[in-house]
Amino acid sequence: MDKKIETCSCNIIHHEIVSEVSSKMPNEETLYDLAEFFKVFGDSTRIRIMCALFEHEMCVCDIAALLNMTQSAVSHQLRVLKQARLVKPRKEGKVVYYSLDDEHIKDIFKEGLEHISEGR
Amino acid sequence: MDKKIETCSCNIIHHEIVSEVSSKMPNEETLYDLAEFFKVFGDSTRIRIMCALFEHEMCVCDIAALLNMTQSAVSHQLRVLKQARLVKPRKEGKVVYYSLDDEHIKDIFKEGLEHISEGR
DNA sequence: ATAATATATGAACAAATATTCATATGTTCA
DNA sequence: TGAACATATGAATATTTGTTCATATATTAT
Repeated sequence: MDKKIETCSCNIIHHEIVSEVSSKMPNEETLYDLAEFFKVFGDSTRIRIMCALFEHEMCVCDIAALLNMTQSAVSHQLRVLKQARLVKPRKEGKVVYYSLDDEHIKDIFKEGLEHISEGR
Repeated sequence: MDKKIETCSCNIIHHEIVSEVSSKMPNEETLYDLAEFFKVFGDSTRIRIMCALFEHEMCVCDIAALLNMTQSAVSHQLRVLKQARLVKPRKEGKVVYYSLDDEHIKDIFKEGLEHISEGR
C-alpha cells in the first residue's frame, strides 16, 4: 500500500523504482547524522584547522596565529570539531593542545582533493 | 620574516611549529574549494538524493515523491549537486534522469558512515 | 497552434551559522 | 592572594542557505 504523497505536485512516473529505492534507503536518522557530520567539513576555517593538525598538535593560540583569526573564533570552531569527535584536546597547564581524533579525516580529505583536482 | 599577526590577541607560543605548519599548508584557494565541496554533502536533502541515486538513476519527479518534497526544492538541490559535478542529467523527452557522476561519493559516504557508527 | 506535463529558475522568507565582543573560567607565577 | 595569561562561552550581528511560491522553458500529444 503506497503512502499518499502530498508535497509533490507532479505524477509519479516510475512507481516501481521509487518503492524499490525507498526500501533500500538507510533510515532517516542515519542520513541526517551523515549530513551533520559532513557539515563540519563544509567550512574553510574548520578545514584549515584540520589541515594544520595533520602536521602537528597545536594549541589554540598557535592555530589563531596561523590562520590569522581571533582566539575566540578558533575556539568556537574547535568546539564544533571536538563535538564531532574530529579533534581532541590535551591540557598542559594553561595551554590546551589539539590534535586529530579520527582516522577517517585523511581519507575524506584525499577523496575531496581528488574530486576538486578533476575539475576543469 | 614573519608576517605581523593582527587578529590574535594572545602571544604566539610556538613560533617554530606555526611557521613549519604554515609552510606545509596547501594554498588558501584549495582549502576553500575543499570546504565548498564538502558543504554540498552537509545537507540531508542532498545526502538523501545521492543515497537514492546509488540505487538507481531517477527522474526529478521520482526523487520528489521518494523524499516527499516539492519538485522545486528537489530541482534546486539537484542544481547544486550538478554544479559540484556530483550528479549528471540525462534528458529523455520531457523527463530528466539524474545519476551519480563521481566515483568518490561512495568512498566518502563509507568513511562518514563509519565515523558516525563509531559514536558512543 | 494549444493544452498538458516535466523541469528549471528567480525572488522572498525563514532558519541556520560564523564571527565578534564582552566576559567567565581555570592555571601559573610572583 | 592577586596579576597575568590561555582558553571557553553566551549574546548579538551579519551572512549564508534551504524551501516555497510563482512563473518560465521545453517537450509531447491532441
